[in-house]
Amino acid sequence: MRAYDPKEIEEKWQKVWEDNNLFRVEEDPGKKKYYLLEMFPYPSGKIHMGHVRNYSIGDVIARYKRMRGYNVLHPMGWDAFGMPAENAAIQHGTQPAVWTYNNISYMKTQLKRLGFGYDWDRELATCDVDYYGWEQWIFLKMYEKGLVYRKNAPVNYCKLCSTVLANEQVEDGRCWRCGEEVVQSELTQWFFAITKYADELYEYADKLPGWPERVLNMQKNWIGKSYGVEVDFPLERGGLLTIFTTRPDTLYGVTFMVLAPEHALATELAHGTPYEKEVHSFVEKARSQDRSFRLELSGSKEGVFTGAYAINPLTNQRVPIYVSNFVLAEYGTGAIMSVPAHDQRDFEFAKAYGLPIVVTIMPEESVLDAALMEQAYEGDGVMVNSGPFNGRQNREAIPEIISYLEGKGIGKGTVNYRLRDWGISRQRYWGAPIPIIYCESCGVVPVPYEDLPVKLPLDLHIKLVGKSPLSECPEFYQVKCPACGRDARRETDTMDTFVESSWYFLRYACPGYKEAPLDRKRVDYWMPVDQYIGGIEHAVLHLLYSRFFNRIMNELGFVAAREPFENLLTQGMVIKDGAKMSKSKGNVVDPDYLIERYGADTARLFCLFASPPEKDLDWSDKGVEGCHRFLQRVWRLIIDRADTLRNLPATIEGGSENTQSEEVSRLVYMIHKTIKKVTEDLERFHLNTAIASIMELVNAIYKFIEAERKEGELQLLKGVIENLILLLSPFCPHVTEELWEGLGATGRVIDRPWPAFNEAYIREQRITVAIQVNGKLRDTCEVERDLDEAALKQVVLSLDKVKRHIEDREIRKFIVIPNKLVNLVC
RNA sequence: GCCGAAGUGGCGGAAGUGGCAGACGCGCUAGGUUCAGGGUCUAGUAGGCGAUAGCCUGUGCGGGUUCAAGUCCCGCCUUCGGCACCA
Repeated sequence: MRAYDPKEIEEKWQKVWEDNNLFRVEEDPGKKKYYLLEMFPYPSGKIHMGHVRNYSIGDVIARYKRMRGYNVLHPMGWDAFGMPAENAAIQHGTQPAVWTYNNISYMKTQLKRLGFGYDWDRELATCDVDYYGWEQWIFLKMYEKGLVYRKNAPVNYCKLCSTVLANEQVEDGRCWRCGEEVVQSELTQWFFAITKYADELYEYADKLPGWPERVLNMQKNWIGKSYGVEVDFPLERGGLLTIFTTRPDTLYGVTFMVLAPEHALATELAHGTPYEKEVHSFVEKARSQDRSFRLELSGSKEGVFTGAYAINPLTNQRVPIYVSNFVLAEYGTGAIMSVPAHDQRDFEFAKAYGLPIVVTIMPEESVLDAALMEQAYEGDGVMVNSGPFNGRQNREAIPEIISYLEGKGIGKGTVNYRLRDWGISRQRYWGAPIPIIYCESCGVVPVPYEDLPVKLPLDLHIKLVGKSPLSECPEFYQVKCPACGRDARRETDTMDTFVESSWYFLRYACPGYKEAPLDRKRVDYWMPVDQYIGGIEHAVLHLLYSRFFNRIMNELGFVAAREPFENLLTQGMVIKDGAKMSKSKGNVVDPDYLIERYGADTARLFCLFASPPEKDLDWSDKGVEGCHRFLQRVWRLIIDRADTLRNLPATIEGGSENTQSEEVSRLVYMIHKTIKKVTEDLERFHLNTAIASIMELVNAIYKFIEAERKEGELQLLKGVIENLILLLSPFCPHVTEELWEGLGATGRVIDRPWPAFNEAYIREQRITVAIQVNGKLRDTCEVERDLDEAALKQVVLSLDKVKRHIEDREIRKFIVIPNKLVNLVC
């Protein structure tokens, strides 16, 4: 018999799909749409196993939805700007563009060889002028709306990448890409005002039921919303010091105040006091320390007295003002009130500098004595030493304290966020140029829309160290000011590549559109994305930026949806030998090798079967072989009897009760049950168990054909096999097409509707009921479905094992879970 | 410290609402086919006791609710992820 030759049949069917443009879609208001998206890859050279997994999951869903009659948009493109292209250009003496487009072309053939069904007519690469030109257009619109601004600010700088990084791109004080330690530095940079959306992004996190909770939690953590109050403390020598606190219930316990070294008042307050010099040198020292250094100092809280005092507006007590490195300039107001009795940091500072401690909250079960405390009490309790609030539960009193402060005009309920604006300037070459011109007389001048796009020069000598390559390219930066016509200088920084990935999913809806970045009508047909699939590593970065960007595009009138992604699936990593599969670990398995040796269908099947999509996948060469063996088994099952079955009619309907054998009804039951199970599993992404149940079906079919079968039974066999092929087809699209053809079935699998099941065949007439005595399983017994309780009781009590376990005790309870289980309590 | 997820055979993993724990696959054992290897087919495979029938124990640990708990509740432990001097 003909052997299974994946190579031959995979090439054959890929060509058929391509020649017939089977995955090309158009907007069709008469059809239900389904927008399925997987995170697009960076064209690093070759696809890796993580891609195979990600795109296999997506392809199964796309093909399944297609069979269910949806108009499925399943696009693919390239996140093509970024550092590696510059590194490669230096290493290989080539151009980033050449390197990138070569990689794209190779990786595209790899994706095709895996049989993924994309609408390649919508393909885009973010380094295409057509794409980043429109991004510059969006930048200008955002500039007009005040959503982009330039400021001098402390930034994260990676020396290895020679560029600034966003806060989101710093992981544990290191560069997210190269792992180099990030240093603090002061630079004038462009920022996107994502903080304007902090509250909405935070609140909507609870309105995304289709997202994994863990991702939403990470985003909420990152945004870091906290409710509190801003309180004005009058300064002894005039003026106010405003602080932010989430614990107004501890206001009566304030014994000192602390300013961040960067706070404007820090040196001002010390001016003219004996402490002036000391404060000055302290501030200078703190400013020169970068963030990672300050982090290492956590614990050692250093500070100096400013010589100034503030007045606690509730107690009228005079409290000293300090400057210390433990207060962050960028959070709240950059100044805090200190309550050492009820805040551990304040407590440590107070102990170190001999400052008083005043208890204002008494725990339920003990009595606090300020003199004996070894740490702050941060829990709840009853308020003491707190004027009109004495005796109140601190938590309950907070809202009243806030109103009290507001009533007296000394405070205001406020919300604070941890989220900072998104710094997007990168001192790199391979990115979208920021469309801005600096003119000595006109200042910052946006590039006029008609001058877009600002194209990247392609023939450039790239260096990694020193200044950005564009800043050393006069042909690029020497321009005339669009406003006054005099000599001016073009911005030479490029945009963070995360800007490109923040709106690519919108552009897929209307690729090549010439009038604007997006065509509202087409975008509204497809958006929002029904299902997004990608790695958990983007939980905060890309996914938060995209939510922000989609809002901007919504406000610019390009899309009706406020949130871009309806449902999100974050797939786990691919692990081998206990570590993430990666080049640096040397534990990679090359997809090309897998395809060559086992074929794409096996590679796909293993990635989907070995674990549920959202969990990490433990790579196993043996497991791959197991999957290959399964496909061989399916192949033999069908090809070996294709001649016999070819001209027979096919059915999966059972015959009449009395004429059909038990084996026939068993097989009818199995096929209907499997269709149901696979359908339900696909709907909830339990792809591994869907495959498991298909395997069970195959085992059942083998069992069925152990005996010689009559013609009527062969019709059933054919029907079952046809449905088996349909069920398996989203997972293994090539081999199933080939088998379908071999069986002489109608049309192509891909164009067939998804199989339907009949619930009546899944209801078995005879049921195996589990019998428990006092909650322990003692026997099972087969009975008629829906047997009434009295009859059931009679059957059960007649069982030997049951009798033995009951002995002569009286039956106190007889619990029946219909058609499932019986529990006798005695 | 705060927020979250997860702990089930030798391994990957099953068990939508509490109802026969270990589906499916890998591995292993025995046997058939074969000169042999590979392949393939059949049977077995949570642990312990037992010749069999069978009995006992078992889902990280300790309690609890329930006729019945991997699943629910309380208290721990471990691992992983996010945030972290955020006031």
